[in-house]
Amino acid sequence: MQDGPKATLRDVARAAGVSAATASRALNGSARNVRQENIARVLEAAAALNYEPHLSAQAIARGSTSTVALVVSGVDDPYFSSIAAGVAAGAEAADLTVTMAVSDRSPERELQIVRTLRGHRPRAIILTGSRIEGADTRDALIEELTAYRTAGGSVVMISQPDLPFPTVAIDNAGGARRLAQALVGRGYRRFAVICAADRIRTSRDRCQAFVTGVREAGLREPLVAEAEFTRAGGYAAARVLIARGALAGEDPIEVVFAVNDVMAIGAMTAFRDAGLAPGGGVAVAGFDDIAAALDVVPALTSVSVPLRAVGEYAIELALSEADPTRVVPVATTIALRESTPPLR
Amino acid sequence: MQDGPKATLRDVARAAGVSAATASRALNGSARNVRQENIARVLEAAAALNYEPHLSAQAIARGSTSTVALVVSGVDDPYFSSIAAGVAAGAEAADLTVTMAVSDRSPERELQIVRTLRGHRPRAIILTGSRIEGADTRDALIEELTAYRTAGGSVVMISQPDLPFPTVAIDNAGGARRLAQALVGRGYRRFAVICAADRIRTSRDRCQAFVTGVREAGLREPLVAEAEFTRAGGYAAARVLIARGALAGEDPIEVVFAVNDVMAIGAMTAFRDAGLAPGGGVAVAGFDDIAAALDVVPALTSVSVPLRAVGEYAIELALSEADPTRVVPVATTIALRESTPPLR
DNA sequence: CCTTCGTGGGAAAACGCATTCCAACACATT
DNA sequence: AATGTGTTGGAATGCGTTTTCCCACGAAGG
Repeated sequence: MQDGPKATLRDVARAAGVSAATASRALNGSARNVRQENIARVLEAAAALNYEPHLSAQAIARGSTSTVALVVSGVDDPYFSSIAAGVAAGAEAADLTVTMAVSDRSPERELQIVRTLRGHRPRAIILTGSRIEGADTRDALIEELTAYRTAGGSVVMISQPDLPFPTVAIDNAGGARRLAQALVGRGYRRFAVICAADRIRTSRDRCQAFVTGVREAGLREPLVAEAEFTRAGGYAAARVLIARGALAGEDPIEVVFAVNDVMAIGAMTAFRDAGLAPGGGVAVAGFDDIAAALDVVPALTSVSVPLRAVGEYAIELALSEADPTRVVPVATTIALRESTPPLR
Repeated sequence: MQDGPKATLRDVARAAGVSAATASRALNGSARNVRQENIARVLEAAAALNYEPHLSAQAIARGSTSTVALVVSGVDDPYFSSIAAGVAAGAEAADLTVTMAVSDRSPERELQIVRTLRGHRPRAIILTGSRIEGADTRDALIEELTAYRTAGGSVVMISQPDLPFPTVAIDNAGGARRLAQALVGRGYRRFAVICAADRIRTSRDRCQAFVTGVREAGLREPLVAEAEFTRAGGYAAARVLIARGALAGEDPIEVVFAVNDVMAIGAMTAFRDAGLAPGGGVAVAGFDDIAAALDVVPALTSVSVPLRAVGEYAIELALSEADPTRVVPVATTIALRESTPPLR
C-alpha cells in the first residue's frame, strides 16, 4: 500500500546503461535508429522494472493523446450500450482507449461533461443521444465543442444533423414511415403512437414520420400519447390508452407504435397486465430492434438499426478529419414479427 | 480545423496581469491565499479565453489523476452495463471520470488492458467479470496489479474473492442454493442445469451450489448441459436437452436452471421455438435478475443481484484504501415468478 | 525607529517524457 | 592524410501544470 516509487524512463535508462533519450527511442521505435544491442538491453530493463510509460507525460510531451471520449445518455439502456460496444470495438482496432461519461439525458450535465472532457484532450469526442430542442445549453455546447475542435480535436455526433459537426444520422423518419406502410400492408387501419416529449428530436422525428406514413395511406390520424422516453414511460402511456378506452368500443385501436423498443416493451407488458391477450389484443411495434425485441413474446416488430455499426462509423468518422457538415446516413430496415400479425 | 492554439495557463495569467503561479492558485483554490481582486480577474480571463486546464499536465504535476478505470467483459451484456451504470454514478458523485475498456471475456485481452490502463495512472482499477481458472495469465495479472498498487493505485475486483485484492463478492452460491430450495418448495422434483465451462468461476459456483441444494433435498442429481456463457449458448443448450429427449418420456425434466438470465432467456426462446408451451411446458429459472427478466413471458424466475449497487460499492471500496483481503459480500434474493409456477 | 511577523506575489524547480540539436565515431572516398 | 557521409548516443529543451522557495510590503510590537 505504501507508495513504492514507480519505475520511470530514467530508471530504465540507467538500468540499461544508456541515456533517457536512447531508452525512449528504443521503447517506441522512433524514426531514429538505435543499435540492436541497446534496444534489447532497454527492453530487458523495462521488463525487469515492470516499467509502464506514463501516458499523461507522453501526452504532454507529444501534444496528443490516444483516447476518445464517448458521452452517452445512459449505459443501462440497450440502445446506448450497443452503440458503446461498437465504439469500444472500433477504438480497440485503432488502438485507442475510450473514456465514457453518462449524461443521464440532461443537457446541462452533457455540457458539463464536455467541459471536463475537453481537459483530457482526447483525440475525439463522440456525443450520442438525441438532440433536445429548446435546450438553453445548445449555444454553450456548440461554443465548447468548437473551441475543442479549433484546438485540434474532432467531434462526432450520433443523432440528428442539427449541430455543425460531422454526424452519424440514423434514418428515423424513413424507418418510421416505412414501418407505417408495412403495418398498413398487414391490414392495420386504426393506429396509436406512444412518443416522448416533442423537443426530443429522435422521438419527434419518428413520431411525425409515422403519422405521415399513416396519413399518406389515407387513414385516420393516429391517436398520440406522450410519456417518458423509458420503459416505465411506455408502460404508463399504455395505461393511459387503456383508461381512455381507446382499445375498446366499436372502433378500437388495432396497433400501437412506440418510438423506441424499451417503451414498446413497457407498453406490451402493460397491455398484458391489463389482461389484453397478446394474440387477440392490440398489436405493438417499436423502433431500434434491440436484442430484447426477439426475446419478448410475441416477438416485437421493430425498425432495425445497426447499432454496433453506428458506433464503429462514429470512430471512423472521428479519425477521418471529416468536414463539419459531413453526414453519414445510416439506413434502417423493417423487421415484421409476431407482435403485429397480419390482420383479417 | 486548423490547430488553433489552445489557451494555456500562462495565457490566462498574462491576460489577468498576474503570474502563472497566482493564476494556478486562483483557479483551484489552493491552500495559499490570493487577493479577491486577483481571483476575480483570473476567473474572468479564464472564461474569456475559454480556458480548460490540461488534465494530463495536472496529473503529471501533482502526481495523481482523477480517473478510475473500469474493465468489463462486454458492454452490451445487461449484467455489465448495469454494473457500469453504478460505477458511473458513484464516480460522478466522487467527481471522478471513468475510462472503460472491454475485454470480450478474454483473459489475455484483460491482461493487456490492465497494462495499458496502468499507463494512465488512474486512481483505481475496477476489474469485473468472472475469474477464469487455469488461465495462464493469472500470475501475470496479479503481478501487474500488484505493481500498480505499490505505485499507489487501488484495485477492486467484482467477482470471486480469489485474487489478493479487495473484492465485491456476489453471493452466487447462497443464491443458487436458495433458489434450488425455493423451486423444491414449489413442487419441482426433476431438474436440469444449463451452465458454462467449469473454469468460469461464476458459472461453476452457481452450478455447484444449485446441485448441492437439489441434493440436500434428497432429490435426483440434475442433468447438466454445458454451453457458451451467452444467450446463444443458452439457446443451444436448450436444444441439446430437447434433442436428448430429456423433456419427454415418462420421467421428464420439470425445470431448467440456467446460470444467468441471458442464457435462461435464450433457453426459454428455444423451448418456445420447439413448440413447448410456456405454461404447460418446461419451467425456466435464471440468475442476475436483469431488467429483461420482467419483460419476457412468462416473467423469469431469477436470483436478484443489486447490480447498480455493486458498481457503487466498488467505487466506495476503491476510494477507501481497503486492505487487500477485504471482501464486501453482496446478498442475493430469490425472485419467484411465472416462469416457474407452483407444481401440482 | 528598528525588528518581527504575517500576507500575498513571482521566479524557478519539478513532474515524466519526446525530440531537436550537437558531438563522436566509423568508414569510405578522394 | 584529408575530407565527406552516415550512424548513433547524449545533453538540452520544451510541454502545461503545481509547488516549493524567496522576496517585498505593510502592520504590529518593542
